Amino acid sequence: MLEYNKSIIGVTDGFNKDAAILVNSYPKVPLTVDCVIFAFEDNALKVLLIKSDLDQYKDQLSLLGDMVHSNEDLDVAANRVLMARTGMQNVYLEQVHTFSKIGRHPGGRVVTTVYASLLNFKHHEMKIHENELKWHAVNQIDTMAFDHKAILDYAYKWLQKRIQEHPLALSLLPEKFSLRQLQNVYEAILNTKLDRRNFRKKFASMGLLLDSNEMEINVTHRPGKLYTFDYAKYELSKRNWVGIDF
Amino acid sequence: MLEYNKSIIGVTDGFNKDAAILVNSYPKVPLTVDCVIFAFEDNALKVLLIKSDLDQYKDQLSLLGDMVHSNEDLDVAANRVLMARTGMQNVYLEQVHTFSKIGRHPGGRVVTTVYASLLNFKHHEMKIHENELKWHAVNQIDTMAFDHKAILDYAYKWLQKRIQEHPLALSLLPEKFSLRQLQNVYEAILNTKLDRRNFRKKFASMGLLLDSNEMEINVTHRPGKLYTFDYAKYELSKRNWVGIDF
DNA sequence: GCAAAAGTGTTGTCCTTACACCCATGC
DNA sequence: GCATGGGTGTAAGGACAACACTTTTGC
Repeated sequence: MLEYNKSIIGVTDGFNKDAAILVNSYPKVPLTVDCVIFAFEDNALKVLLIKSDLDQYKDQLSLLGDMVHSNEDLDVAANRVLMARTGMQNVYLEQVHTFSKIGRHPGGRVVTTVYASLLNFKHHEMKIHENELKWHAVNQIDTMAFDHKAILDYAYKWLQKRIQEHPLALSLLPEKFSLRQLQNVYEAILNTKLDRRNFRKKFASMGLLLDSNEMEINVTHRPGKLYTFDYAKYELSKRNWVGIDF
Repeated sequence: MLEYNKSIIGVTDGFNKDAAILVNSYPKVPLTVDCVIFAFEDNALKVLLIKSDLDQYKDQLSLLGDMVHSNEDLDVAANRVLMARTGMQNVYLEQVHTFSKIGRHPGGRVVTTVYASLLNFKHHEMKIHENELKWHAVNQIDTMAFDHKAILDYAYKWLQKRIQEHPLALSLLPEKFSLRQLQNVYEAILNTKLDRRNFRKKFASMGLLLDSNEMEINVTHRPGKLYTFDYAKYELSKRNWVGIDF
């Protein structure tokens, strides 16, 4: 029975009374998670925001967040927020940073752990239009409630870096995508123009794109090939990089 | 007066009663910080560990951590732990990740934010030998108390990545160092051998090393030049990197 | 046939890698 | 004088950047 509990609670040693007394002496703090939910639409990087429900921040934009429940893992809480707002599960989600500045919340001390999530806009049917839940172009947001603008800036920089090291961009696209769409994602996120031929060569040389044998349809120009990303091969080939560069 | 408070608490809008009522309804959780304090000695990467003070983990090694105080920023708490254990201030310190798995602590729910710290072994005189506070070679640690081995592994991988993108290695060395020392740091952390000539060329071409016009002394071989790192130039030249690579 | 984007190669430059010999010091 | 690591250059190969024309589709 003890063994059973151990595996349930995820630690190799069970509950301990002395430890509990110690932990009970610690100050306790309200925790939240905030999700920076990115998507890609109309060749622009968008983020899902809501109007703050605090009078103080009336009409100001806010990230999607919620309290962390009493016995809830932060990853679980972030997934719960995502599910509640988008109805989607199994979405790319990664912890970014924990913000704890005293005074960051007008209701007193609140520590928040921020997650970034990337999802495919087309897969997503917004559940409810409560509190004006809407997509906003990331680079057109000026002020937000709480410290959320600073958090968004942090998450955006995080994304710019991550997208160059990991195939995150694919999470923003449908399963089948054209090279143009892929390049548009990179250009939008990195806020730069890339050479089309070099971009295509780069991805071709990686050998991680699978030709789906389908083409774009209903486009007003020569249709491009659609590809899928070879996640299996990517997982196998993750390299152990050594290259000092700063 | 309100303006004064705003700047003190670090948010652009002051305390708010409705918000406080909301925050009071949130569950509260004990928070800790754990510091993974790295140093470099005898050509090996070391980490500062203590014997756990919980009976349950008697004789097992533990990271240096402490509760987070009621109105304390996490960064401040991490610096406090560092100061308490090493007597050092203004040491390189960076937040790595927040761990929250239910059951990670035998005393009940505890969320911990992990910081990595790099310090120069030679600058450091250990304050007290309480609870067998000691340096341990990172790659010779097998089991630890709590989930601390998993945390250490995470922090070590973080370090291996960061050291290639930022001049962190310099934080592990004295102000004046030889190229051999610098290479030893990289080799130890990346667990690899590097070509000496290419390594030196690489750093020479960065133009971030300043010749101190001093040489090694008391070495049993031809003494090498000692350099300092040009932090000012580095800060100016931080590049905006675009290079997709995964 | 025109607009709009797809598709495709080559060249020069730069960065990375591999590799071997002499030099200065302590003992 | 010998052991130990310091200091240095070159050549080949690979990656990246710059650049223009033809093709396919919708209208």
